[in-house]
Amino acid sequence: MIMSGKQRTTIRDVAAAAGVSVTTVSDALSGKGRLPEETRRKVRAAADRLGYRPSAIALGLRDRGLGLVGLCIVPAGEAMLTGVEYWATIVTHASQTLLSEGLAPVLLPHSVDLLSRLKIPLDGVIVVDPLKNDPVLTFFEKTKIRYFTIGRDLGRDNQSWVDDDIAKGMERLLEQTLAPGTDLAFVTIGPEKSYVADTLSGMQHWASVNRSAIKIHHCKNTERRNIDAVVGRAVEEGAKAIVAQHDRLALPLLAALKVRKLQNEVRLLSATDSPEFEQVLPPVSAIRLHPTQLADKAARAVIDMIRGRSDQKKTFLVVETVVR
Amino acid sequence: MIMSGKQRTTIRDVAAAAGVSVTTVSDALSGKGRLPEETRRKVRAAADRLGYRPSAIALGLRDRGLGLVGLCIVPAGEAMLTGVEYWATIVTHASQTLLSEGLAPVLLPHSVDLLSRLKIPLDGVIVVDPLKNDPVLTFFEKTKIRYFTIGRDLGRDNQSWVDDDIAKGMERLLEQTLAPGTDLAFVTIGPEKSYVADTLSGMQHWASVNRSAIKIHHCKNTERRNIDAVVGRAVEEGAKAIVAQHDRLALPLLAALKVRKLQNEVRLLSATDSPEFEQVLPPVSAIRLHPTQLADKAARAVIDMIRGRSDQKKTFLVVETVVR
DNA sequence: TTGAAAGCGCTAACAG
DNA sequence: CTGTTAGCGCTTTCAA
Repeated sequence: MIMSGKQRTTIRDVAAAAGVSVTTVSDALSGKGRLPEETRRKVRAAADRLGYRPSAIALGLRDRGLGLVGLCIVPAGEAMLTGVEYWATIVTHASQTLLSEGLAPVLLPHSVDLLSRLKIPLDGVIVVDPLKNDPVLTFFEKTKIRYFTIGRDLGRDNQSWVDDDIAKGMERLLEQTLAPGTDLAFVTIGPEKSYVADTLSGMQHWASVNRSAIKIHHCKNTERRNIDAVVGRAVEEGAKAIVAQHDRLALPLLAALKVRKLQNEVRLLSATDSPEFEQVLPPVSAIRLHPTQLADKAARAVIDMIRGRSDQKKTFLVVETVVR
Repeated sequence: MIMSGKQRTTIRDVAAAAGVSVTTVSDALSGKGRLPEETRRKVRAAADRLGYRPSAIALGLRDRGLGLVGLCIVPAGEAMLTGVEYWATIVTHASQTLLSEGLAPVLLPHSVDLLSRLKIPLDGVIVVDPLKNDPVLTFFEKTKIRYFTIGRDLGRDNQSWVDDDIAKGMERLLEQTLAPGTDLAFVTIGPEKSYVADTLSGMQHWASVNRSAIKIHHCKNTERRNIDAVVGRAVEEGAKAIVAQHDRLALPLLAALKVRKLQNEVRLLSATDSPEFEQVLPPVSAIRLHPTQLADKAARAVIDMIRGRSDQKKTFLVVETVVR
């Protein structure tokens, strides 16, 4: 399948050139055995001359693993979660942590089809924001590839994950911004992921304590018409506060409220923060997520798995609220 | 080094379970030999039962390659080039193209040190925006890993690359926006990369035809003080137009001009475009880059290299100017 | 039709 | 101190 023209120089070539055995070459180069400096130099010279590099694949075959860790970001449909920034941050930081431990991050598609065509010896995988009963996780189970998720698969038990504690965060955010009894509208978008359920569960908890009602609105996309219709219905139903699933949804919602001159009447909150919330009027309060820490913890967790310390863990990160 | 607890099921296990030889298993599963359907079924059943997966590493050892392609983004210091967006776009699109061809993208650090600690059998690498005499490219040459660059290493010949034709684009942008004889200031930042030289060369060409002068200003960072000082000097020296290396630099420069109420006196241009240029007053004209196409072309080029069609190529993409 | 064995490149155990 | 060999998991001749 792969056609590399020239043969690579093997350890045998070096051995022949240096007039020693392959073992000696191996030892000399890796500094293992106690060879006389003389021999070592001779071997090194030969290796240099021939431009010898040990074959990573051969090493991998012996060691049962090359140190490859998959990074699988589950796309959030059109809505792109909280924007490229969140995604890029996770990839960047997970990669850095992996790299610093000598492991290499491999970008994976979120598609069982593409995945099964890939013949890559993965030592572990980080899956970001899995779906409920995510088929990709099933695939990894079948192929016996250990995985760790950022966010949870709601339909699955016995997984290891790290996640922002959005439910708690949302509850706190509501406490800090709304009067008891305020009726809520929750506007969501995209497939069912854990952060959606968490946002809602936080809202429900607050609502039950404070005797408020909640209506759920599901958006197909962020087109103006659509958004406006949702706001219309929410207002009609008596909502005095709207909670947006994430910032990409919050901005259009706010715009729609402004069109109706309701921006001070109906309070807008967002489950994820954005720098733009600072600029906008009225400013939007939100929860601050921790992509950097999530990525780092996830990376360390897969490293532990690979290294054999595979205690299953579920970790919630405490999130801050940003009240504006 | 890697300690995976349980032994994987090998082709031998399947052979034993099915009561045949390993050859038969191999043939049966790959559909190669002409075995009786009976045998084939028996083998398949055994393989399924045991959850057998051929070892990607063993295959790689035979085939001399696993289909791994490195993605090496050269960080642009503090300035982050044209923002995360550009980077993310290139990574995303290059990855998609590679994955659709059955190759896997590996995220690489731009550090010879980290790189040499990584024992990964790369079949090829894409390097984005290499430095002049980039040591990472030297590393790949030494380790005999074929590379292809987006942007050029100014100190190196005989490379293969694809690049936006920024020089031409800049020349055109100046033609479209400035009167002949307008004196220019070029504000740059970060290490010497090809797009810096290109921007300047485009400016020089236009300036020589139009009898304008050019002064070059090098910024350490984008702190307000610094930016303001540069603008001060540029204005003092009589510049009637300022060209920013990229959009992240343009915005602060514009702010500094506004502070001096010179935004209509001195024209600001940018070598890379940004959606924010639309919102700002006066609107900023710029060149529109093509990260998507660059990524795609680069990916196809390394694929060709890997597959053996290794004609060396240097491709300039025509860029559009966005005059506002 | 099926199987034994060589070979991909390397290291570690074991002899000499 | 140095060399031979087995084995990592697979496919592909080549024999039977």
